[in-house]
Amino acid sequence: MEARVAEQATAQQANRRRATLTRESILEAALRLCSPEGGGQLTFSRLGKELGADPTAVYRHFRDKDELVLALADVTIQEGIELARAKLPGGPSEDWRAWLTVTAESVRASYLARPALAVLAAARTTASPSETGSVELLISVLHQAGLPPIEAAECYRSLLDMTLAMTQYTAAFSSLDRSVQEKDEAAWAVKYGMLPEDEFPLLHQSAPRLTELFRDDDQVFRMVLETFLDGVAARIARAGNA
Amino acid sequence: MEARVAEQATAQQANRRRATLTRESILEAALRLCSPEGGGQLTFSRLGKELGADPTAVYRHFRDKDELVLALADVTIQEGIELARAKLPGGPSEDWRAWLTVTAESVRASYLARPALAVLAAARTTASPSETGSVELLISVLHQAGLPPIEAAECYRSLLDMTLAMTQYTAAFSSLDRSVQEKDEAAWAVKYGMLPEDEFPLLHQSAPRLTELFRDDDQVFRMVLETFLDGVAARIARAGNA
DNA sequence: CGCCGCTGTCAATGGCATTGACAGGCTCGT
DNA sequence: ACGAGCCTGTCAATGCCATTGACAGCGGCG
Repeated sequence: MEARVAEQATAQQANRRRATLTRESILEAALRLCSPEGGGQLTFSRLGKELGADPTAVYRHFRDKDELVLALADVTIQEGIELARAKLPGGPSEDWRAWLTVTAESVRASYLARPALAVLAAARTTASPSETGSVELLISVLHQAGLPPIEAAECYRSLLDMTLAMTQYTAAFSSLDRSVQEKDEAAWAVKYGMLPEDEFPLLHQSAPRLTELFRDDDQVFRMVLETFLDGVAARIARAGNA
Repeated sequence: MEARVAEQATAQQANRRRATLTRESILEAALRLCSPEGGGQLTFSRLGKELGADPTAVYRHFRDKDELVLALADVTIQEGIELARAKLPGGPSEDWRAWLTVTAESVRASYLARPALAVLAAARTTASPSETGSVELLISVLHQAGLPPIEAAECYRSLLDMTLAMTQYTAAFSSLDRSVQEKDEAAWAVKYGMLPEDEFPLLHQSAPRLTELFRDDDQVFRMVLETFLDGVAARIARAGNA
């Protein structure tokens, strides 16, 4: 198998009549397509063009698009985990908050580098074995912080889902047509610019901040994350007192 | 205009050669299609069949699918707000927590009654004037609870985005093919059933709880919401002390 | 040496949103 | 009451999409 793959890779270099695909080359090309620079759209025909092969050749390596997407999600998640590991101190430190923050933001960043993939994959369960270690680690960080095991697991699950959901949400908006985005934004700005102060005093006052947040999904995510973590802190304190 | 609509509605009853559409009848039919009972898929051809008219007739009333989806989102949001109002005491009470909980869950429920719509619309900004009052109300509840206006607005925005994101996330999964869902679930169960206890002690211990949560997105949402609100409570306390 | 399986190619299918040409009927101004 | 013109439904066609089945070359294995 190893030898075959190498051989095929060589054949690919030589510009033969038939393109020669591998699982890896396909994944690479697909990831490229998912990024904004790569067009931000994953379709078989684009993928074929990118690979210099017939679009349907991909079906020899992945049963259908779903399987391809799942594989892409897998490498993206792994990438996110590695990103987090690189930014984090070696062992499970006592700073649970930094751990959760960095992990969540790394996974998010990894997905947001390929919005098209985030839209397609975020709601799917990868269940890849590669992440299991990280999950145990994360839960143990929460456990050491003072949460009982089950509650730590619940907390991990909440954080993960929240992060993936917000990421997909952002990606969905950012992979809309520019024109649509601008339409939405214009409508929003008009609406918040014209609020009568006497009828909506608070809204009128915070309108500038709200329009600022409209442009900046990352800021909103960070706020949600911070508030969520404040809640976790409160739970830890409560568990400690009990 | 009023008279015309009534007239057309009558003509619709009588099974004439030409179906007669109105904005309202289209919205109704589309909402039906978005619900699980209605098939859970919104396409022009289905919509045409549902209305007994040519699919392209819809274009006379909505410029494109996006405009239709936005309109559907609008009625869904309004429905959610009304749902919340029905469950809530009259004025802005002192119980900010109940307000936020009920509002978030009502909007979520309203969307989840039409998963197909949630997938399509949750990331879009409606900017409908109908909700403005509710937003002001929500912010004022947070303000009265002790948050400064800007922070109250940020908090509202965070909660809204989090809720919509989690809702879209759930809807995306629930509108997958049964077969795919079951595949995911099976993979998950296998993975968590076979964890070696010595390598993943915490994960092994909380596996049952985690598999339980897999099936129950609503429970996860409630957990996220609770934790988030705990965080808000901490902020309110902090603001009070300052 | 010949068979078979792996993998790329090609043509076709069916679903989708969207468009433009057409046509009937209604309203409104005269 | 009549005709112009718009409103709105219909039809045919376009182009993108995922997926399938038939076919063909290449390479390895018996």
